[in-house]
Amino acid sequence: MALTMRAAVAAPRGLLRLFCTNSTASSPTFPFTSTPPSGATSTRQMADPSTNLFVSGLSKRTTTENLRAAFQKFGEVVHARVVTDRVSGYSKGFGFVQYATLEDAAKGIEGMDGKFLDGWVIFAEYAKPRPPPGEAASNMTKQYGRPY
DNA sequence: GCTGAGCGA
Repeated sequence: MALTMRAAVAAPRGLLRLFCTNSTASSPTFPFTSTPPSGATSTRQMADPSTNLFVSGLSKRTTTENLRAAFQKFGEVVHARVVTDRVSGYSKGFGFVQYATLEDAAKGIEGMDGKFLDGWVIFAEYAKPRPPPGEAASNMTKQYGRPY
């Protein structure tokens, strides 16, 4: 039942795998039955391992405290932030959570991905690395993209 | 006060 609800709710990038569960072609009458080059059905759910977690599917009224409290139960959360709009001031519906270690981040994903928060199904995934400032590095030396 | 896919001050 849980897998059905994940497919119903908007999924980030792993949604495509749910629709492509059929391996061997059952209708050889189609000209598009060309055998795929790879054929591997694994190693697709894990992105680049990092302590930064991208949490999406958050409720509009979910705050940073709720996000941190929800992920802190699975590991030590170093930093948590719910992205809010600068103009309206309301949350955009997604946030970022950074764990102390990679294993805590993995446990956080396995523990909070596809779970309910504020009545909405949230999705935990590794966040993409942010571009460095390049110049003026004397202001903020630490960046959440590359903790190591 | 809020739209509901997507990546931040």
